[in-house]
Amino acid sequence: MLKVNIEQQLKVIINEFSVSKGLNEDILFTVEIPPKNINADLALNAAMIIAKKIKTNPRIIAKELIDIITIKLALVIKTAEIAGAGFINLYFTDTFLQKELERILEEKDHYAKQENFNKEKIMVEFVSANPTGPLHIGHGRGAAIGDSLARILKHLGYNVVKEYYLNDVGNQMNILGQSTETRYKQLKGENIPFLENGYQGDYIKDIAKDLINEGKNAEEINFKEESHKRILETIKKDLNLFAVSFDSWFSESKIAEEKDVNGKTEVDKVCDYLQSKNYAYQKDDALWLSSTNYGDDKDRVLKRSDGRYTYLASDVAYHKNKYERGFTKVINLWGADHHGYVARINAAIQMLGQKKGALKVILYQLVSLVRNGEPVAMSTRSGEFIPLQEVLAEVGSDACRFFFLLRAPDSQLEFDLELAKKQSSENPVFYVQYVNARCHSIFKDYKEDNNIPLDFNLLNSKEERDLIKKLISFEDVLLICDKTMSPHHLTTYLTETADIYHRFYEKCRVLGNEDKLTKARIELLKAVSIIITKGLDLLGVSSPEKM
RNA sequence: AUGCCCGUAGCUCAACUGGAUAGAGCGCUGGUUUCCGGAGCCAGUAAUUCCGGUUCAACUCCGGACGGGCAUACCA
Repeated sequence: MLKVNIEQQLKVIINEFSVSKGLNEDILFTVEIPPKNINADLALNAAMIIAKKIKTNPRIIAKELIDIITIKLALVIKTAEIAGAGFINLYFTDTFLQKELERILEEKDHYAKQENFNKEKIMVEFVSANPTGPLHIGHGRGAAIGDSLARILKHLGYNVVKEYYLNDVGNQMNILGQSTETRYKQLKGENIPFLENGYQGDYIKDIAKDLINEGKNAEEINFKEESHKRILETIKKDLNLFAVSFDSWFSESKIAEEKDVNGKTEVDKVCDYLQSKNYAYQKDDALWLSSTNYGDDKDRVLKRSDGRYTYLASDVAYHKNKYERGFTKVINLWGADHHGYVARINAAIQMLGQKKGALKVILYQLVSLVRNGEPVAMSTRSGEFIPLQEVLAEVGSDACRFFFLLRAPDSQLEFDLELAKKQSSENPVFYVQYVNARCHSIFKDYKEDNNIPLDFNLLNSKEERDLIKKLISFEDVLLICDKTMSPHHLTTYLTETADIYHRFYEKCRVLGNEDKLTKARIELLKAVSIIITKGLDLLGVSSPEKM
């Protein structure tokens, strides 16, 4: 609550002020936590904006604003001063900082929940890998980002559902079944060639081996079903290892195979609807979506001339279903290789009557795998891919998640497997986890005495003030993650907090002081532990008390 | 060829979506008075690919050049 609350109060003051200057428009000012080299708690740029509009010297405006702010916000703002080109630097009162610190200690892991949020129903759909092979490292990035973003939104107070869309119908599933069947027969000694476009990964052979070991004959095996079932189990196991959970698994068969009383599937119905509204048309015996009218480069096929639906058709039906379930905001995480797909699905949801903003596609750039400087291909069809599981076994889930969440989704990520291994002892995740371990190590040696009064006024050194300020900006950081749809700001924040904490730790001894000071610092450490633990939890990373 | 994303320190990435003297980690150099965990701390080193434009203010927006990735199916 460093700035969100203050922003509201300043808005009233500044708008009043601008009206008094003859302006009748909203001033779009910002309140910011200044860069490290600036010794201020908050910075306000309103004076520069107003000055420009009424063509005056910003420093004069700033002077006038300062007079008003210091009077009206006396409880929060101790002093304010002009800086640089016309910034107003604000300094908090100690009471304000202490009150916020108390809030952390009272609210504990509920801190930063937004009570006034409207509980908007949000769906985050991610991973959604086809059940034709184990998850690979690219899925891992999507999983880490999607899961953490969902955790953050949930914590802030949104009504969030995490969903995995399962493409379990269609030709890929047939090929999967045939691949397993062929491997099964080959292992049984039949001299038959493997499918040209079959799945070549070793996991197919493993499934075939298992089936043989279970002593079943080819005739009594449904290869498609067995393969699907077993691969899905592997996927769920990997996700579990990666601390990723889903609230909902949505099967494509529900919209592509289940029929209503009239013998129509959801896909049939949505295509009928689009055609009835002239959003889709027949050409060359195929059904086309007029996506060009809504910003796409060209129209797309919904139903092929041979009568089979495209992937797009079921995806349109699937999105219709999402909105029918009451979600007002739908977030999809896609690998950047699907970016060409955004325009057509955006077109489709608008045809279904949704606003453009009702769908937010987060494209995360692909992970390029490198091993000893050599690029590694990772197609699931060639069999040359690095399973997520393998990386988890090498570097661990905590380090892997933290690593993925250190970067913004739209920056490309080079993942060198050798480097990842090397980093296992130097990874920044340990730096952050170490904070909590140090706190708990002190708690262990501290004997609480309720007769000693708690006095936060004693926390007045620069290190203590810096630490408190950082802790109470947790809420702002989560709101930035919400606004930018990216959890990486939280990762950065935790690293910075750890940095400030370790500096505090060097300068300010906790145990063995005068009792009152020790008590105040212990309470500060409790707040540190709360924020670090909660922050790591939102990233899906553990925070052990001992390491 | 066209479209989308990216280009920041030797390496991997930040910079609160237009704010002040561009921050971290790793690496490298030097230091750290027997004490709460040295997985730490302190000091030093080093960067916005290039050229224009927009404005009080540009890593951020616009135009162009160069470089990297991805995508351009009646594939899933």
